[in-house]
Amino acid sequence: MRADDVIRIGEVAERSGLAASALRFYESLGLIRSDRTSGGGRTYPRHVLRRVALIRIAQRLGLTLEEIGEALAILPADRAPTKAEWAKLSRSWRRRLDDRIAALEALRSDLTGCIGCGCLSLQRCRLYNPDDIASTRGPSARYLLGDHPEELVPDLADLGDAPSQGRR
Amino acid sequence: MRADDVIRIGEVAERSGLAASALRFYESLGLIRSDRTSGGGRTYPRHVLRRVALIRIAQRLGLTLEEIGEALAILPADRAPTKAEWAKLSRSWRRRLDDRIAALEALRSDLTGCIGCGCLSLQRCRLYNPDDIASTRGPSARYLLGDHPEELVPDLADLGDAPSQGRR
DNA sequence: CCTTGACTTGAAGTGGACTTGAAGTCGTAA
DNA sequence: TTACGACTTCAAGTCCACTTCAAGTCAAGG
Repeated sequence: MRADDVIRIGEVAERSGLAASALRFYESLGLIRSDRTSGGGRTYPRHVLRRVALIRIAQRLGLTLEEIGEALAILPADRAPTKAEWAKLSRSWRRRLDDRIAALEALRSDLTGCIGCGCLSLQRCRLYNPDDIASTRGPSARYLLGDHPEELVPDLADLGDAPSQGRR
Repeated sequence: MRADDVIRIGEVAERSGLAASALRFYESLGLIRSDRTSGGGRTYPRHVLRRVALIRIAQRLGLTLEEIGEALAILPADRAPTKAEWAKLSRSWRRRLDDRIAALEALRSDLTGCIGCGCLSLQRCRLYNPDDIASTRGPSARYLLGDHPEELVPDLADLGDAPSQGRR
């Protein structure tokens, strides 16, 4: 292996756009691996850049670093993935992305409906979503900033300003 | 104002799906307001539920609570918004949502391309994105979990496993 | 030899969004 | 009267993804 097949943390940082501290942090989590120079400096095979890019993409999908670690575990750390490996990973990410986009599109359509219908107090939205959504979920549903698909946010509907007469 | 026009924190929590502690926290940030009973208990006008729903929606758009506070500042805390008020807010959120969806769709199309082209080492992706993206951004770009539009994530391209011969 | 720059480590700090805990208050019901 | 449940406050804790800091090491250049 030639020496210039290998890059140091500074170059990885520069080329990936991540801080060196972040790379060390990722390494501490096992997301990436390094070899060392005689002096203890980290060296990375060039393709760590791909792995880092995958991490960044996965973050945009809303995965936590822990989940990313699990996902990347199916990819070899030391060489380019096979077509099958990559296809498996990318398809599962693709599905995740589809879900996320669909969720946002649903939100957009709700929002658009509420702009369009001009229901100032949002009362008319009851038309779209007549059921009481409360009590269908527990408290303290911890959620991350990125939308999680399982996250249930009550719709605009049934938040009537009218005193709840149709109590059930 | 009749007593049953007003709800207590427990009911708001139950109906909104948020923990009471979260509601108190929001109040401490000025996102919602409460009146008090003689005994010091919080009471909310029923339409606080709408406001809380708006907060949740805004979070799904990726806004921080601080940004949400600014956005909600244009809405009256104590009554239903006028059509103009609501339209202004919802249109700006709609734009934000459009951006977010567009960003995710761009990501999806990149990902789809990379699944489709079968470029195991991702080398061929260079075709799509031939320029070196490194050095165009500084380090330590703090970003939040939700994708920020200004966030530049280097594409899969140019992360070649090939030693960088076309150096520039 | 000395400096410089790139790197090392481990520990502590940051920011956002809450939650948890401890100790106390209020109103009703037995 | 006492107990209970729903609430109060304030401080501290938690989680995630990092960053910052202090103190040290190493190789190359002048």
